[in-house]
Amino acid sequence: MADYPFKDIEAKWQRFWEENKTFRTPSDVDTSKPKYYVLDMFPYPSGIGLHVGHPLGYIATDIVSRFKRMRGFNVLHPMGFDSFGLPAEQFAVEHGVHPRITTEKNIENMVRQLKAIGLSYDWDRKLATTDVEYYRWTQWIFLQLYNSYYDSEEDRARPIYELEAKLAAEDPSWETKSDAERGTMLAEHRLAYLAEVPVNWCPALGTVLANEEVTSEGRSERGHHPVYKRPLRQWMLRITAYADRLERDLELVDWPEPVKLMQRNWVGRSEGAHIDFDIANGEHTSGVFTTRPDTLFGATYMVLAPEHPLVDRITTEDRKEEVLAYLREAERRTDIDRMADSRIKTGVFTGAYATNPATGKEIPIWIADYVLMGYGTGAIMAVPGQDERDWEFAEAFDLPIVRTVEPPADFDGKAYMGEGKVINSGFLNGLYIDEAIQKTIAWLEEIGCGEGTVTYKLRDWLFSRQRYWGEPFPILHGPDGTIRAVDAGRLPVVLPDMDDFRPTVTDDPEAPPLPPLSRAPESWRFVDVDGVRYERELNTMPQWAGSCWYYLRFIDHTNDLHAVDKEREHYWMTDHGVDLYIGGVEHAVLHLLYARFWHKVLYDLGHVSTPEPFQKLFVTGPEPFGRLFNQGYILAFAYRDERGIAVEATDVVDQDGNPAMEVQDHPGRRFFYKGRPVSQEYGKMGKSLKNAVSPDEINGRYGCDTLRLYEMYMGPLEASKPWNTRDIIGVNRFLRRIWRNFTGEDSDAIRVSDVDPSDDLLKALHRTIKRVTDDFERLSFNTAIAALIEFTSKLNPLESIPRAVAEPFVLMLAPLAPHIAEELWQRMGGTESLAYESWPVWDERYLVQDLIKIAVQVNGKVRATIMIAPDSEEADVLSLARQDENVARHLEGKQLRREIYVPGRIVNLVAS
RNA sequence: GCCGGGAUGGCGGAAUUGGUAGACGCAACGGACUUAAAAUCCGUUGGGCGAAAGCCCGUGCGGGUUCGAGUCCCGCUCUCGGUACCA
Repeated sequence: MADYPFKDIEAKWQRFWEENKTFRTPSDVDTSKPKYYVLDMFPYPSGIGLHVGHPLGYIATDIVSRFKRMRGFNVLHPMGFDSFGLPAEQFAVEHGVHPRITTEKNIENMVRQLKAIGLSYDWDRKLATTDVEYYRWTQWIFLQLYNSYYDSEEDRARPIYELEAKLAAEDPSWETKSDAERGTMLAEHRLAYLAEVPVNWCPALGTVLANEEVTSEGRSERGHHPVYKRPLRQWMLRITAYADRLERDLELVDWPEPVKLMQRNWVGRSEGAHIDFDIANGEHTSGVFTTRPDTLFGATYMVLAPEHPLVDRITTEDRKEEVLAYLREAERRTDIDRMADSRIKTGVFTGAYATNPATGKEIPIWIADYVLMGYGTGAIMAVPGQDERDWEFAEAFDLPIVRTVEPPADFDGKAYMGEGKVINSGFLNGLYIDEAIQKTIAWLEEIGCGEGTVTYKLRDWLFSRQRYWGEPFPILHGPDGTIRAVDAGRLPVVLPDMDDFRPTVTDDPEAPPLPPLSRAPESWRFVDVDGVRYERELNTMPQWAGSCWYYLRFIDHTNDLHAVDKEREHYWMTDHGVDLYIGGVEHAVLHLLYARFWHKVLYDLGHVSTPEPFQKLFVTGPEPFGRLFNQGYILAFAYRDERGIAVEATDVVDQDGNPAMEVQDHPGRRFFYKGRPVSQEYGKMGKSLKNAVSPDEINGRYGCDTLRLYEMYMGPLEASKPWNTRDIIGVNRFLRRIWRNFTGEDSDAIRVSDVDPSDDLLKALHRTIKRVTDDFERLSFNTAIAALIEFTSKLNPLESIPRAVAEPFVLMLAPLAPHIAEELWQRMGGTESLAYESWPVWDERYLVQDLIKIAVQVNGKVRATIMIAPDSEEADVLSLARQDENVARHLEGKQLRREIYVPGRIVNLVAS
């Protein structure tokens, strides 16, 4: 018998789709039809190619795209590449080839691999962040940020010239200021600004990194190199202005709760009070932030962060030497050191005193690195009685401790953070904490010594990198230190071609950063504008920049007048933004937070979704992604030798010589690699564990329809689950069975006939349509496939398949296994692709059953099942239930207390 | 430490609102076809007792709510993520 010729079929249909541009979404779609925008998270074009874990999400979005097309939606389903940035550049550096070349090659290879699994992208819209025509608009968005400020009264971004006009009108001294002074004033409000900030400097990568790119061990996420804190003048984006909205607007989106929570934690909103402390009898003041103003009476000392500006000014002569020594030590300590002895408190006394406004007492001011300059005001009031860290510090340095909350009688700990009544606190005594907080804030505001306030953990976004492979900033530096933005009309600022693009790397944490662009030809570096010679900004943007807005460019990828056309943007982004966005949780915080931030800025400035004059018609929301779905990881067994080094999993065998891949989940196996014993473990599939399986390999052996089905059949999309090559045979058998059922012995024929299907078969069909449709809607592909497999078993015994059943079946199969479905469709007489055929609809009439089986329980235990008509009267059902032999036996000699009948579901007879 | 997810047969998993736990697939075992193997088809398969009818136990552990709990509540264990002196 001829076997299922998957190679021919898959090659044929992939060629067909490509030649006919089957999945092209025209620029001018019929906008009377509903739209559906399905997006995958932007991949970076890796040099080593895909393994079977990568396409998991792509297959899922592809199924949804194909399903939605058949349901009459205009579907936008594009793919592109996040090709700037560290990984692409490191790959190029390691291979000694220009990143432009490696990037192009890697993209080409990745596109080939994606096409080979039959993904229905509109490849005409393919883009890469490294395309000049793309990053031109990334630079344009940067200018939007640079040229706007956050109006906290209107709670939105506005053009900077409006602030300029406002200052000119309101500030009488504006007239008298120089251009440079005005520039400085405006810079303090721009959403993109230069600032000298303590940054994460990674000498081994030759660049600074965002906090987010530094691991909790104080190393670079890429390459795991040590990172040092250093003050450097850098570009920053004022994301903190949006902290509140980034948190609040999470309510608008349908995202997994844990992802929302991670974003909330990252923004880190906390309510409390700002309290001013007089220092040295009113010579200075320092504000502190606290979430527990109620404990003010227990503030027995104050602590400043080592970088705090007041440190210099308040330290007394006799303490200077010791303080300086501590500051130097703190500066030298990397985050790694701080991790190592994280719980041991260090600090030094400044010799200065502050006045506790509640008690009027003098309290000593200390410096300690457990207080961070980047949070709150960089200074705290220390309340050891109610704070563990302060308690530890107070114990270490023998500072006074006053409890201001009465701990329970059996409390034997140190600092007490729980509920209780306030003590030792004057006018607050006897109150509960919540009341005391309110009363303290009211009192502070009354005496003008503080106020209720909100603080966020979120910091401004460090936006420059000393790297070659990124978007150049559209910024010019004048000889007098002034900054000038490149005119939007003069974009793009093209990244100059350079033979030597390597970063200047060093082991010396003190070495100054030298961006590769400082070696660019003078013709690029210097620009004359209005007779002034400017030097270009030499830093480049981080990788996040390009991925912040690509979903907008896909909508209108060839527009050379705008980043995206308003009408098109309006159509595709209306209501929910991107309708479905699938990707890994690793992007739950950073990418999504950054993209939301940019989107909100563009929204405020009116570049996305013009607000309509009528509230009700105000359709497009300020959030880019409506529904987010996190896919799980693909896991696989991995093997290590005695030295703990991972070995190629494919070459491992068990004690009987069976390949490990076949028997790895069997008990009692010992494994060997080249005759030497290895240990088994289990982890994320990838290069480092040497347990990657290539999709090319599976495609060659079983075909990509099988690969697609297997990846979806493994389990729920969001769960992490083990890859088991052995299990693939199951879905492959399913496809082969379909092939045989439809073609019979002669694989050129088709066994579809025009006979009427039996009632039984129709009922099974309609039940399957309902199951598959519902399962697709909730992205439950594993159960949809199970439903189709069950249905296929009904076709096995048939001489021929009635057309009325064959057609809907093939259509349901199409999103999952499109190649075989297209082939069968054509053989059944289809003249073109089935991609836009209507999705089958179930008929409720076929779902009602004459008789249903329900369980009969006695005291909650199933004792029988009975067949009843679904609309039977309760009394009839109960009587039928009682008559059952086994039920009667269990009721014998007992008193029937209660009879429960849940219609169509269950009977429970309670007896004792 | 804190926050979040998860735990169901030998394995992957199903059970959508509290209603017959284990759908579907893999593996295993038995059988059919075959000279043989592959492929295919049929059957069995949570554990225990029983000749059978049937009975007992069973969704990480211990309690609880309910006529009824994998599902809800309380207390744990393990595991995977996130985060880490955030005042």
